[in-house]
Amino acid sequence: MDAFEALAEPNRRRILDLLCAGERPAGLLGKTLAICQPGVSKHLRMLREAGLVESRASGQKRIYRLVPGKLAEIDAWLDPYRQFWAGRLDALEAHLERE
Amino acid sequence: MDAFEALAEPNRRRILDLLCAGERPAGLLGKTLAICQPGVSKHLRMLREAGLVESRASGQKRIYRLVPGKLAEIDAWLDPYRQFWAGRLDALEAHLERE
DNA sequence: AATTTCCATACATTGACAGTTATATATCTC
DNA sequence: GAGATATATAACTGTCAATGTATGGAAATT
Repeated sequence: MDAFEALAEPNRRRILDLLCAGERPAGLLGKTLAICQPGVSKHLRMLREAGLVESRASGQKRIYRLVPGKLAEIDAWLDPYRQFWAGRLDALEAHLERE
Repeated sequence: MDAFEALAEPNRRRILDLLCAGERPAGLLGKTLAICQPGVSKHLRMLREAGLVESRASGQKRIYRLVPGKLAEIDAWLDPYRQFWAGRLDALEAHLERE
């Protein structure tokens, strides 16, 4: 499971959104998702295997947190496209100026 | 098919990479992919339905090009995460300075 | 008009994934 | 230690994506 695949699922993006505010135990992450507990656990496993999150034990809980690096890879992949749409904007400006 | 799902498939990302250099006919896009022609056509359809590309007819060819806006949505989704890892870097710097 | 080229669609197969219930494992509380 | 809590895994099911072969249709070529 690579990072792009992991992001394809809405519940997993929701989990990442929650973790963006800080580390959270698995149970709390599942609270806002309309799926059962094993479902959450499996999504968390996939996010772990994709390198997007990591966990540590704290008593009977597992605390999850974001791993910054992986999303930076996605960010880097977008780089040439940013140049593409910057170019399009330049072209649009040039077009408007000609009128 | 939303944009995140569309990006989950490597062949589709490859197609987008090619289109980043400029518009291309469908046949040319398929040349470098190790899948059959109908497979390429279906990926292109998904990219169209996701709003990531659009096409126009030119004789018997269909010319595909990127739609800048959709990838900008992904870019916007990443925004809070950029702040997250910027925060982590600040924390790291502070930590190093204390030593 | 027959043929070729380019692309899309129809249909079938396979495999992966999301979701479920049931169960296992570890920790905490009493 | 018994029971409760938190999480993970196992086994199963339904759905859907990815791919292939075969076919259809439009435009170019001859």
